[in-house]
Amino acid sequence: MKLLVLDGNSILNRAYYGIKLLTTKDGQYTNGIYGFLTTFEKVKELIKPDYVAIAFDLKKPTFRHKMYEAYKGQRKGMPEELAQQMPVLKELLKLLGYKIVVCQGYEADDILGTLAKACEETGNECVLATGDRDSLQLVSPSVTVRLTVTKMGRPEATLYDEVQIMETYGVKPKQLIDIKAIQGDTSDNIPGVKGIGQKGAADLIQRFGNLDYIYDNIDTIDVKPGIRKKLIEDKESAFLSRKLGEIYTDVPIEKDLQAYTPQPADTNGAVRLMAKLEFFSLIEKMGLRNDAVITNEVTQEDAVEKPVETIDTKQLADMVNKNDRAVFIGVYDNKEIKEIAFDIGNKIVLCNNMDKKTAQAIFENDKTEKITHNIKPLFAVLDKMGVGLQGKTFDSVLGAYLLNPSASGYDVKRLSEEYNVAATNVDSDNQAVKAVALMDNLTTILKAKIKEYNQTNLLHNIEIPLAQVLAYMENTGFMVDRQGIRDYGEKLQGRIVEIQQSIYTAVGYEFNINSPKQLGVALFEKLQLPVIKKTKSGYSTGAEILEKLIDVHPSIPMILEYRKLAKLKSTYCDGLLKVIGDDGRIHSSFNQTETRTGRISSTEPNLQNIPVRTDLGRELRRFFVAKEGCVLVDADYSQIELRVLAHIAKDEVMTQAFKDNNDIHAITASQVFNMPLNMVTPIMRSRAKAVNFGIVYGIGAFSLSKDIDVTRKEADNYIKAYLSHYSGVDEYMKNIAEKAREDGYVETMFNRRRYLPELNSSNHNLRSFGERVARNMPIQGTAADIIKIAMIRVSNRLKKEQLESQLILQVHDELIVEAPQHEAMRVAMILQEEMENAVTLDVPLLAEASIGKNWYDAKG
DNA sequence: GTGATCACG
DNA sequence: ACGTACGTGATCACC
Repeated sequence: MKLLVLDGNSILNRAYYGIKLLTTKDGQYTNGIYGFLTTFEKVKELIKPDYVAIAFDLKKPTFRHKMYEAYKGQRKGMPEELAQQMPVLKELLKLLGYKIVVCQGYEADDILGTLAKACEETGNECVLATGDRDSLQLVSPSVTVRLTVTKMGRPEATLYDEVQIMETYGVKPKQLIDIKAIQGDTSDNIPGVKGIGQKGAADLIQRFGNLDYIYDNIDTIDVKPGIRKKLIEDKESAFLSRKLGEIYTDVPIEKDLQAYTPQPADTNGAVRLMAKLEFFSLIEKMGLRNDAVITNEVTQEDAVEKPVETIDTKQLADMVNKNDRAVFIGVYDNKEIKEIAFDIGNKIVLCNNMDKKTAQAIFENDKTEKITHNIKPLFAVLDKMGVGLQGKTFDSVLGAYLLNPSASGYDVKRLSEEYNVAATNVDSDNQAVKAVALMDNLTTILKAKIKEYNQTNLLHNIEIPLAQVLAYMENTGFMVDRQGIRDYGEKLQGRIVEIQQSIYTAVGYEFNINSPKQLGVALFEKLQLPVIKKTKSGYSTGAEILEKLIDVHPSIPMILEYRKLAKLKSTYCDGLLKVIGDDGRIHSSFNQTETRTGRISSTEPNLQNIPVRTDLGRELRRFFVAKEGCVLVDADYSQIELRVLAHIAKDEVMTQAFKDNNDIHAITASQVFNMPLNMVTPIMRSRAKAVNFGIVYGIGAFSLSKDIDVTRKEADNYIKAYLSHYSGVDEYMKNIAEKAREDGYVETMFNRRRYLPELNSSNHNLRSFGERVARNMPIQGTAADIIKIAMIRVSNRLKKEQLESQLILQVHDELIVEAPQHEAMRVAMILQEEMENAVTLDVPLLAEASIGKNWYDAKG
């Protein structure tokens, strides 16, 4: 039989330091627990044990350990972020049915030693899982060690048996104790022999076998005189070190392996706890999920069995419309509702390939509330089918996003666990059926929370209507000039090849310029350029670093240009050509639940980062065109974030500046540099502009100084001057982090929330990050709220005025409409009006529109 | 799959 | 003492 013994403290410790700090939205740290569980799973899978024991240290020295502790010294206390994970881990392991072994006064590795010995004596096999190499001394024919590390978030468990130890250390396991006795171990306060390190100690034991032999023959053994002298001087220390380094194997604990038989898990409890820890993928991986049954207290009594039937679409509309709510989850493809499951109360019904007539009967019925999970694709497919959507709506994805925008996903199962939803049992393997069975209870809870957080308006008047606008934008797409991009790409390619050759000549050999590693070798080893900054994996070769070296070697400016061109070619030319649809248009996806601030994001392709800052890059925008007979109308907000800041911070000086419609950066310059407006130079203005941006991001003097290339002291003065003139901003920045710490979250004008567990971290960097986010999110988030409102208003207005113009893109503070030529002026006016009047702030909002045949020409 | 780099607001 | 502005996504090299 096979016993697995885990060194709980050591594995938890390794896991904690091997995985970046993770927290739940309530601020509970979870990275150590997570890493422990993945390591545990990995080891279990590798060795398939019959018995499992999990050992933990138990502090408080007893009589026997007084001397021991005195020498071992005070272990560095574990950080609070790790310590608080310990009891939770133990609780979870118990729920999973495993036996935890502790013994007062002994460390976990003593328990490992004791159980290893017990196995040897009874002829059983024993595997020790630990992150600590000390335990290697316990290896024997029947005892092996799995050395666990957590590398880049992934668990590894390397096998160490007698052969492996001989290969690695050149000695038998027991001899490792003697090596350590000489070598010592500062982290364990084992003194060893001063002046002899790992190599020397290993050499001595490899040649002479053990400590006793060495000292019995200290005068005759073949060693250098210096070594002999050191050995003689620290003889006492060496023997004491051996005692300290030898793992104790007689701890008074249960030695009958039967006691370590894994018990059936308390699945309910374990899943509930893991859901609280937000370990949704692990629940799945560990096989704790039993179909649609979400296990919690209420479930067992409340679980209802619902029959499932696949029905003819003709009856479906009647069945659905009988209720006041249509609860459904659909699978949509190109132009049709491929599959859709409705929970109609007493049963779940499944419908394939719904026809238009049925869709109209169900979705255009304004008497029923439409409750679904992820409404955007529904809007998209209904748009394509020519079917409307009437009546109240609710979307559990959007709802859950508003409750916590930092979550990593919003699938139904996960949400049901997180919000402890009572389950409904269904006998089906169909994903839509299983999911829809949870929706009724889930949405009840989500709705209550949204109301509690005052997010009802945000959900129903912003996010859900926006989902429809986004669906239309995706369906419409952005027309591009395919041949134009191809030609442009070829021009770039020609230039790339030229520069590439010049770089090879300048450097002296050929290499892959795209590889930061190879480039680093070329610049900092071959050419011996000064190393300014290093990254984890080598030399830093970012543009910022290369700029500093621009005069040092002729290859540098070429490399910078090469990078620019290569980026344009691969990401934009090649990348965009790949995603042009059959209709000659690019249909990007707009994700509404991705960002933690409330902005939308764009993927496949990302149309929100098309080049504009350089002349060459900006040329690309000429290939984003309007279709025949149309033009593009492009409107953008002027300094929306600063205006939002003036409003939120109630800063009178800044508010007045905007009311007077002044150049805010120039005004800021005159404030910061304390001189009349007409004396402000362009340099002063641009510095003031950087300060304005910095303030929005939560600024530090160091970063500002780097950004505008002044000394830290000067930058600090700018900030001080800024805050003394904009005292409302000063006040706001001071208060918001404090308030966030108390509440645990920050929010926008429209009650969009973001939780900030970082604010309670003992890690200075992490805490500072939390403070910057606390200052930035309400500003960036409110601006995002505002443009979302504007998008809905613009879309409604275009529809109401029966214009053919279509909104096709949003880039955070910019909207683009494709408009028939004759509608262009009207649309420009609508854009400006709706954007400026989206909300009423203490400051005016300003939006400017312009018209052009392509994006390049249409942008101011 | 992750890190480095660089494109945007 | 220590690291250094907020929010994204795509591509490439490399393990």
